[in-house]
Amino acid sequence: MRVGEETAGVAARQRLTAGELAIWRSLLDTTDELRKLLGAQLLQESKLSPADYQVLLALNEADSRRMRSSELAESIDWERSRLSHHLGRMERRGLIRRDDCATDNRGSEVSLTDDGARMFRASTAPHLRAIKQNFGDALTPEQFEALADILQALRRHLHPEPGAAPAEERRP
Amino acid sequence: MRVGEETAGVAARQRLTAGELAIWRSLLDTTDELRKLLGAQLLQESKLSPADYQVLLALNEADSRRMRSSELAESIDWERSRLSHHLGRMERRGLIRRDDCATDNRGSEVSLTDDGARMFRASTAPHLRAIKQNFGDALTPEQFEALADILQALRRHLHPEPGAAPAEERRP
DNA sequence: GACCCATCATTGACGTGTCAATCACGCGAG
DNA sequence: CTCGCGTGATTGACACGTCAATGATGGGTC
Repeated sequence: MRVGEETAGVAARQRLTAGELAIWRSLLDTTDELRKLLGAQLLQESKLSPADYQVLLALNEADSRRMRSSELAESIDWERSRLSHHLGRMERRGLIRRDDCATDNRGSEVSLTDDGARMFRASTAPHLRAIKQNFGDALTPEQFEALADILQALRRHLHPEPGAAPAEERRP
Repeated sequence: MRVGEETAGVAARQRLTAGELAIWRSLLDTTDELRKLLGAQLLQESKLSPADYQVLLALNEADSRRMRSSELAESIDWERSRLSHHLGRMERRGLIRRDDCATDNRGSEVSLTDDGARMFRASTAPHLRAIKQNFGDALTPEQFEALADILQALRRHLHPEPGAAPAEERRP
């Protein structure tokens, strides 16, 4: 099953293996399919898009159920303009409300409406059930452990910690 | 580290574990970040979006470098209308061309322009290098093996094979 | 040949995301 | 006080994806 076996010694490990590429593509495809499936189920059961859900989740967990817009954007790692557009759409649907901020006249405070809170509450149980059915039930405990390990390695590779020793990634 | 330990015996394994949920979210976040990073690098180096790349890749691998539109859509698993819109944009940029099909007057045949072929060729090496740097270099061979195994399990769970025994998923 | 219907491909409407520009306000320096 | 600049948030233009509707052709049936 080996592909692209190297001949050069030092030149080894320079190129992406065919197997690695296949795993990469499979990772993209599979996670995308899961994302779409769960998003579609959420939408069907709750009339909420995954983006709506993320916003409502953050708001619901906020103290007093209200947040500054920028705070909210940071908490879910969205660009401000994206959040602004999306809040506009959610406001039209009556899920959230935006009021002027009392302590900073530039700011706006986002809060859940009763409808939004109700819809969010109604959506969580089915959504968690769907995640369990389509993801949780697919893997063994050992596979979960391995996956957590892999994801940690990927994240560490993307965001190398300043304190940690970069191991074999020094520049000579 | 156990969370939500069950008390009911049979009711166990009904709900999603907090750990499983965390891994799920991490999977979404991490793959999304990788997707965006590699997409941005591709765009910067080659002026091609990931979608452009997918189309050009399929066309480039086709016999005679031309394909029927519907064939192309199936080969990359896109909806037809999505492909139609995207081909329109790619045609405007001079990457591909659409001609009437000789054997079926309904159809259209998509082919690479010289520019499109050139841009695709120029993009592959940097793109593969980026995948290697951001993904390939992050994991050990054991982790790749484990990941391939996990992805296969997920895919099998999503598309159960008719022939295979569903194991513990029978309905009594 | 006329008819019916499936298929090929496109289109329009709309929701969504990104980028760059804009506007309003806060706030410190002079 | 006012000038200047950084920040909070919004907006507009555009790329992208989905869904439903459309137009055009193929191909079988009577």
